Amino acid sequence: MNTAETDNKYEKLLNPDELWALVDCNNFYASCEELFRPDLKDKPIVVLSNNDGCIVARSQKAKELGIPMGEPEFKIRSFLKLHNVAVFSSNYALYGDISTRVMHIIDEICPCEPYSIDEAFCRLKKSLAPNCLEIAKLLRERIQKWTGITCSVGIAPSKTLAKLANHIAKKENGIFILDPAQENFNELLKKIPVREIWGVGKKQSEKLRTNSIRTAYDYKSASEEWIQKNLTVTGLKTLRELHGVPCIETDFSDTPKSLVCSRSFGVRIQNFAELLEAVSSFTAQGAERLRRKNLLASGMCVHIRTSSHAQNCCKNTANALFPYPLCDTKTMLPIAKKLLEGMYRKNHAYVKAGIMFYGILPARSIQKNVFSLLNEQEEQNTEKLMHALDAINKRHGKHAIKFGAEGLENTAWRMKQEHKSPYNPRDIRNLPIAKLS
DNA sequence: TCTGGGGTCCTAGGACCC
DNA sequence: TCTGGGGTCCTAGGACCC
Repeated sequence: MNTAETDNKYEKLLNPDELWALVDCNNFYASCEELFRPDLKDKPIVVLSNNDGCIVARSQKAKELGIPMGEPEFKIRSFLKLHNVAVFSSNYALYGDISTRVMHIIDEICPCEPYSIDEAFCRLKKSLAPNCLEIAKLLRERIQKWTGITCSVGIAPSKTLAKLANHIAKKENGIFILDPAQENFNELLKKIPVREIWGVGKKQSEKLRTNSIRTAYDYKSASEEWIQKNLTVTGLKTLRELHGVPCIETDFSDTPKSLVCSRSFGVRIQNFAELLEAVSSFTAQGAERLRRKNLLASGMCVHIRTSSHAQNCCKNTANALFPYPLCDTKTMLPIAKKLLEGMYRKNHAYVKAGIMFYGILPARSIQKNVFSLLNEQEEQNTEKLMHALDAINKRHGKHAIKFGAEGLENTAWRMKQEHKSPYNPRDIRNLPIAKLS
């Protein structure tokens, strides 16, 4: 099939009613830190992953220094020092709060579907197309003015193209509209490496390259059969989206399919008691998140592993279905312990552990079942206990009260956070002070 | 010496059934 | 003695996203 035929085929499928705008905050974590440290404006800033492991965000100046995303901090420590780079441990309470504010602003202008902490898709009626540019300008200006965060806006008929439009916007003046009908559409796609396409990762881009598919235009021109055979149905959806045909649904439901709580340790652990403390603590944190979101889990999985950089990396997981969907820590802790006992091996240096809840359901969808009716009084007591526990922790701070199995605050396995900014936007004492002269 | 965490989706392969 | 094949369900693992 030649390109002209392909284009015609997709033209028929075009959804005439909708456009997508992708709003993406620039250098989000680094920009959040900068809000509270105006002295760092236009300076290189990096934010580290949990445990102060890798670089997960960089300010524009840090990017210009050539600091790569995902680089382990210890490898470039002296470089960071030499160039006076401001280093922060991640402060998710801060980023989450700023994110909520940004999402509210977007939602007031047009209905928004948050996609990640720093991105949201907005559905625009195509009848608004003549005003797209105005809407994009308003989004950018208001977010900048009300939060201090700079964002980019990409607009196109499919989410994949909106992502590419955003990619171009970041290099232009912050706004770009990508329309398959525009004359230079193919020329624009020819400039974008295949790796920049949403859904094409490292492995797939290598595979594509060995088959001479190097740019977004090459991908768009490939045959459906070849793409589906080599990149599965997900790749096929991407192909159609590149032609402007929306086929990727994003799941915005409030009920996730799974919920994970896991951490790398500050030090290696061999001792069962310490490992159990960590797993119990993750179970308690996960259960608290379930209760906060009014969810129940049908089962859980515990995983532990030794270093993946060592020669004999050892990974273990163990699953258990709960007797009925639940969210109370008290019932979960003995289950987690039993799962861990079945996997733990002496003399292994464990570096990471975690738990995952699956089969998640909204609490209101569950009727009292046979099991819980048998112990109604006990169940009510547990519910009261969990409610009291959450209330105390909400009022007096995280970990104000907890289960003995979770261990003490200062145990060695807790993660390193040596560069954490002290800012909590909900605490008035943290607000920057403006001085008028 | 030191390399994140929380998600989703898809596929292959094994177990099981008839 | 000779011992099939197709469907379904589950799970582990890979790839991808931010």
